[in-house]
Amino acid sequence: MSSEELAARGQTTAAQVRKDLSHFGSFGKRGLGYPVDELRARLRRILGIDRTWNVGLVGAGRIGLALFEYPAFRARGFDCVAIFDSDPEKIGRELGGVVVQDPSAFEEAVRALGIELIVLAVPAEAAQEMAQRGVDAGVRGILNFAPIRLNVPPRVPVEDVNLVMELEALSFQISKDEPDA
Amino acid sequence: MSSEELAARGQTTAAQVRKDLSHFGSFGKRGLGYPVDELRARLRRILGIDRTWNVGLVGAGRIGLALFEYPAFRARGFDCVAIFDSDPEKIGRELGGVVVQDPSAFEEAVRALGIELIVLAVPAEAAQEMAQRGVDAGVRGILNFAPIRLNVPPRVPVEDVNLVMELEALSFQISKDEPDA
DNA sequence: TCGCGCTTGTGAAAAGATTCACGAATGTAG
DNA sequence: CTACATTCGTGAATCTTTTCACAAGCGCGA
Repeated sequence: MSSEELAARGQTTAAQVRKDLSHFGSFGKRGLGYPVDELRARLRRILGIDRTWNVGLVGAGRIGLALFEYPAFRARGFDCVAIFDSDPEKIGRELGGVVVQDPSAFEEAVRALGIELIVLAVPAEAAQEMAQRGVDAGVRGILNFAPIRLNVPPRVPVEDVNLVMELEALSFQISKDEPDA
Repeated sequence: MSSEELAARGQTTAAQVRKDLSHFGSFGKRGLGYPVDELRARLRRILGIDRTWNVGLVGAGRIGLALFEYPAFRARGFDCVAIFDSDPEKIGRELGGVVVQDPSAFEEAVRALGIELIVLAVPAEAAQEMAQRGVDAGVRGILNFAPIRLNVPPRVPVEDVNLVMELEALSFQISKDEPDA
């Protein structure tokens, strides 16, 4: 498959595809394009998704559970192996083979299960504390739904998801075209 | 409040804050900084969030409902006024004062309720069709959770949310530091 | 009123990202 | 074996974003 075709699929340009790939090595064959299977395998390796990641879900509220039950997660190699919530109502309940645990069991579970990524889906007030505890217990990356900026060491990447901001971005793009409303 | 302080809070630099704000006008006072209340009011206006937006939720699965019940939405001016789902089990059920409707009622509801934004939380197969129907019915922006690139006219902004990709981004950032694992 | 300590707004410089354009490979067909 | 049609990888050119740096403005206190 040529860079031209890859570009069309990825909503970008052929030059961009080639430049981006060149940062990680030389993947293609001149005159031929890129061998799809091999390219995919090498990209998976570069992205670190050529393996399974054990994920811990912190916060079994609506958003947390929605994620947990989202089949695409497991299908893509992100395996949710533990759930934590401070609500006594929820502790002990089983969800898809995983029992909701008290947060006091957090550190122990991280170590015992080899949890490297956590999904933080707790109220803003609890997010920083759980992030810190995660980092101390050995967590290596955080997907954060709480609308605060987590303070963690730079070696631990954080991806923030703020859905209100996404809607606001839409609002801005719509509004900016109208001089006044 | 000075650009310096705003920068510290927003994880950026003072120069960036000033440059960004200058694109929209002159907000501050030299020697003094920015008047917080006025700045906020003007930014809200620029972002188009100085009003309420009527939002339609398409897809009452886990993710859709999680969003619907997320209180921060309404609190920030995004009011979910209708829910659509094709599952007969769900149609007719009431959720927080809103009844789940059959998708056949979609266009009519968009017009009747003045829905300008939709949240697409349906399987990938159904996403393009509902996007097109939304655009035709007058929707002006789409928050898309389906893992496909929607084909809509450029006047309709789309914000994509792909949580698997967010996890993959973490995976990459963690893996890139280790020569080989 | 004047001088001083701050802070903005903004051109100019620097850094970064994208696009261009072309030499060098590669397979194919004759 | 040669000519040709492709397509990659990549320096150079262009475009964009960020940072720098400083004149001009503001309030305050003497």
